[in-house]
Amino acid sequence: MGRRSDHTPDALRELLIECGHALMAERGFAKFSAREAARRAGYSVGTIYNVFGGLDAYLIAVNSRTFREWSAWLEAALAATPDDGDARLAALVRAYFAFADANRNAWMAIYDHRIDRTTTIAKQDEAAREALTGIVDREVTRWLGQADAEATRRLVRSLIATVHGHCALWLSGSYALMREEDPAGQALARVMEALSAHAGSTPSPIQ
Amino acid sequence: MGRRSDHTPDALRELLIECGHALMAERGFAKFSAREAARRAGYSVGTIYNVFGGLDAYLIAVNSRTFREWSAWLEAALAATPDDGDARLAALVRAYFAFADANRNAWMAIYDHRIDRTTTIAKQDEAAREALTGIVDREVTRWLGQADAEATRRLVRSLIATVHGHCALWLSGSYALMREEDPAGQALARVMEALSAHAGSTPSPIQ
DNA sequence: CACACAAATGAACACTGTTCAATTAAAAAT
DNA sequence: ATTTTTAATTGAACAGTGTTCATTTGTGTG
Repeated sequence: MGRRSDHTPDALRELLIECGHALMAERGFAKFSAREAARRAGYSVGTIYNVFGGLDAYLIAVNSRTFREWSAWLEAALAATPDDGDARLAALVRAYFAFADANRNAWMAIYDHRIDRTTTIAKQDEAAREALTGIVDREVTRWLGQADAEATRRLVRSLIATVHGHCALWLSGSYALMREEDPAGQALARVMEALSAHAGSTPSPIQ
Repeated sequence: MGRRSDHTPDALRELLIECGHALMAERGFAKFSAREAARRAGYSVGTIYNVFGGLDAYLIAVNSRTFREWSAWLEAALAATPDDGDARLAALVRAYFAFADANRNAWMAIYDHRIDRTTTIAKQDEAAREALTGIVDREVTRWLGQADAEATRRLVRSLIATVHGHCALWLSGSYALMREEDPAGQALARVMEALSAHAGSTPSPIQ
C-alpha cells in the first residue's frame, strides 16, 4: 500500500501511541514489541520508523502518554481534596502510589526505558515529564508557605526520589519490603518528617 | 563435545557467573546476551540452560554476585570509619552511591531484571540479597541505640527505599534531578531527618 | 489520463531466547 | 584392552526481535 487516507499524520501518530501504550500496559516493557504494536494499529513495523524515526522516540512517546495520565490522575485526586494542611500531601502521595499500582506495567516502563544521553526528547514530551515535578513543587510550596524557591526546588526533587524509591521497590517486590503492608504510608511518613525539618529551619534560620 | 574435565561442576558454574557478570557490567541489562556470555566462557548456550535451568536463574546468579560485591564494598567503607555518631551512616550512604556509580550497569541490572513471582530464588542468593538489608539494620540499630526491633525493621526498609530512590533517579538521569550536584547528600539528609524523628520518639514516647 | 510524489510495506539481515536430538568425552564394566 | 554405559556439551531449528530500505501503491496534481 502507499499513502492511505485512513488517518491524518497526527491521527496516525496518536493511534500508534494509543496502541503502543495499550500493549505496554498489557505486556510490560520486556515483552513489548514494536511489530505487534504496529500490527494492532493496522499498520506494519516500518510505519513506526517512518513516523517516529526510531524505536527510542516511539517508546518515549508511549511513556510520555503514561506521564500525562499520571499527572491527570494526581490532579484529579488533589481536586477532590480540601485545602486542609497535611491532607493534600497525603492525597498526593497516595495518588502517586495508586496510579502506579493501577498501571503497573506502564508505570514501570517509564523507568525501564533507559534513554541514551544523545537521544533528544521532543519538547512536548519533556513538558509532560516536567509537569509531574510541577505538581509536587506547587503542593510543597503551598505547604511550606512560600519559602526559599531554590531550596524548595532541591527538596522537591529529593522528596520525589523518596516516594519513587518506596513505590519502585514495592512494585518490583525487591527486598523484604514485601512484608510492608503500607509502603505509601511509610513514604508519606518520610516526606512529612523531611518537610517538618524544613518548615522549622527555612523561614527564619534559627540554627 | 561430551563431558569435559576442564572444569568441575562448581567451577563451571562460577566461570559462567564470572563471565556473565563481566558482560553485564560492560553492556548493561538491555544488551546482555546469554549466548555471548557462554561464548566468552568457552561454552555454548545450551550449557547455561544445563547448569542453571533457565535464563532467569542465570540472571539471578549474576545479579547476586553484584549484591555480594556491593555488601563487601559497604563493609569495607564501614571498616574504615570510626564509631563516631553520624559518621558511620554518612559513610554507609556515600558508599551505597559510590558502588552504584562505579558499577552502573551491574547495579541497574539488579532492578532491571524483573523476577516472576513463581520463580524461586536459591537460598544462597536470597541470603546475598538480605545481607545488604542486614548491614543497614545493624548500623541503624547502632545509631538508635537499640530501640524497638519491629519498628526499626520497618524504618530500615523505608530508609533503604529512600536512598534507593535517590540513587536510581540519579543514575537513570530521570527528572530534573540531573541538576542536583549531590544526590547522595540529599539522600543522607532525608535519612538523618527520619532518624532524628525516630530517635526522639522511640525510647520514651513523649507524644 | 498520465505523471509525480510520498506513504506504507515487508523481505532481508543479524541478532535474541529456548528446546532437544545428536554427539562425544570420560567412567565403568567386561 | 576393549566394550559398554553414562552424562555433559553441542548446535541446528524455531519463533521471535529491532532495523533498514528498495519496492509497491494509493493519492493529488498538471
